[in-house]
Amino acid sequence: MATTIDDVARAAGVSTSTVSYVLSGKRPISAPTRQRVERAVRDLGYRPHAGARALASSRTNVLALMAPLRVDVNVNVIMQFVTGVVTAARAYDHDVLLLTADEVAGLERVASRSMVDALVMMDIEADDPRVPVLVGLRQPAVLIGLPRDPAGLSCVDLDFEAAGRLAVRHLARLGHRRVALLGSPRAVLERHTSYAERMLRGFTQEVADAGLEGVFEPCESDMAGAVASVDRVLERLPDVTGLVVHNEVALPWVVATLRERGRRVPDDVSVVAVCPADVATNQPLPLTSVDIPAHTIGKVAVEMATARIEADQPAETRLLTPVLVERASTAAAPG
Amino acid sequence: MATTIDDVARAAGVSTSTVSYVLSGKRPISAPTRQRVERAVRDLGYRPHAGARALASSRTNVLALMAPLRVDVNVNVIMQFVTGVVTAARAYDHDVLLLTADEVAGLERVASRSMVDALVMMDIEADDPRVPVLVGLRQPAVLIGLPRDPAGLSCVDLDFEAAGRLAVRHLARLGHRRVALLGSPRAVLERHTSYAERMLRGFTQEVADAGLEGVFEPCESDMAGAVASVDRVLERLPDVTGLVVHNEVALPWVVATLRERGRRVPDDVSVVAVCPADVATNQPLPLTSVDIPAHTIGKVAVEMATARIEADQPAETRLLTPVLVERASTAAAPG
DNA sequence: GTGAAAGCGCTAACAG
DNA sequence: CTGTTAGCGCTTTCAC
Repeated sequence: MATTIDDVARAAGVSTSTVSYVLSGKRPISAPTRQRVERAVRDLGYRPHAGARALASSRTNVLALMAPLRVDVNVNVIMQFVTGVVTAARAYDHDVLLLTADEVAGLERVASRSMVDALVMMDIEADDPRVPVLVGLRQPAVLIGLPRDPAGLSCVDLDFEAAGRLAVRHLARLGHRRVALLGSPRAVLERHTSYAERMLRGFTQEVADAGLEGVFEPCESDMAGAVASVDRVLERLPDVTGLVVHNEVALPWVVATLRERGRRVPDDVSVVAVCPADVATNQPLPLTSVDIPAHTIGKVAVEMATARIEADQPAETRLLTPVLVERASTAAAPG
Repeated sequence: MATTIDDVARAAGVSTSTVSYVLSGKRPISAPTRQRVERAVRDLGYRPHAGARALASSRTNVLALMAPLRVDVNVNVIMQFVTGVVTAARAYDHDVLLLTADEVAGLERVASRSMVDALVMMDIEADDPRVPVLVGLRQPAVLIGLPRDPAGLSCVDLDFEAAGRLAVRHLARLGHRRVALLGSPRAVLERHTSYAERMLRGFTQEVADAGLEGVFEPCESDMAGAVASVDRVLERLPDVTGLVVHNEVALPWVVATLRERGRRVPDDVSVVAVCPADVATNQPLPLTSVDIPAHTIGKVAVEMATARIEADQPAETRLLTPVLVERASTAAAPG
């Protein structure tokens, strides 16, 4: 145990630098030497010391991921982002250091101690306090979400504004004239969380453009909240026929409540969910939905991050085009 | 930027070792020197380089956490474990490197490259393939869960066997004679996941000891699965009056299905949930429950891990005593 | 195509 | 109580 690069060099009868170059591939090595080295590496079970490598090369091969492990946000979706990031990171030969959202100082710490090569940030708010911190760091950062001012950082997210428009347009095409958006919990909105605001903007714009009547209600992520929000919608817009739901946790309760209030889905009310595809298909009634490709977004975030580690590329913002899949919860407007 | 310990030493007019010792507190420093150093550290915004420190001290101040980010396991509970671990880790001045369960090679990697000081492992199976790997490493490891043979590793978990007994005993005291356990999904059982098996064992034992009639049904983590399992129970034991549910996701559907089948809760059927307290209280009907203290378990795991980093203490197994809290879902047996 | 050697930034003897 | 210095294990010039 504790074999070093020198042990390998000795065993292979070469110099340490040759071993290093065989491992990194940063300069041509003759086939025979390469093989002797590779053999020695295998025989000795050699593993380079991460700290030593980081010290000498200023590369850690570690990414920081700041995830909101609060309970009020949707845990399922978060998890999908996280697995997307971790999986992609491994594909780029990186590990992931997990930071929780309540620890803004953690960013400063892991960055300035050179613990990571880049940072990926989830759950971005419009005026996120982490953004100014991030721009001050030497490591590249990628935001999953879209702040009001990216300030030169890379961003990636689903185009929620387009998603809102897409959902409304689908309902409009089916002849619906009175529609509602059931959105994120109040707390999320009050933080001005980017995706919630963009979703609302898209919804509102398309409602106006299509000349529809539309209302918006926040929705808490539990049964009571879902029931209350549905009732408020029915109160404000009694003859509503189209519902866009952007709240994965409330989804089952929303549909159940509609039924309890005597509205059949999709006969009386059509429902478009905005959520990961598997959530939409796992409901008792498969829901027409605009997919949130959490896994893909996580992967893209890692790709953008690693790309900026290597080369000093400029930052960019990538908004993924939303896709709507029709399932059993939408139909032509009644009457 | 990129200030080193030598910069600090120069600025404070002391030697590098003095700076190092001020920072680590590993030897007494006079008040005046300490203050000069601390001032210089603050003025220069000095942050020790993690790699250099790891290289020189063989300490990374990083913990590896292997979490099952699969979808079939309960995401909410996982999240609570993870936050428990991360929060506790910070309290012990450690960061957390996140590994996913499908990456057994990751253990070997982060350990042999000296990327972490210790490893914490979740979702342990009876004959977990990671256990033999773990014993071969130089770093201490803590299992959250209980394999058939801990092989000298530290373990911590809720005492699920006692939890199963406790739930049954509670029902027995209320006069229930026919009880059922709705457990984990089939896939979890087939992996021989430790907690599921221990829960079943405790349930079965207490049913026998108390002379009750009892049946067990696995339960998938979705609505259809919950409905099916409830129906199977009602078929096998038509006059069942007590139900123990160890599946957080299915919980709401189970209660709803009971109602739909004409069984009032708790008038006709009493329900004891085994889940985190907040899950039990957030149901439409607050459920009597045996708490799964995920946050605490995560914290204890970190404490055990860090304790074994410092001193070469022997391994130990800690099983937390379950606590049952009565809420609105249990009552005296009918008739 | 390969080697020798100078660091990377820090810790921990050892020496006062 | 403080300073000097020898590494920790690797990468990367520079030299051949």
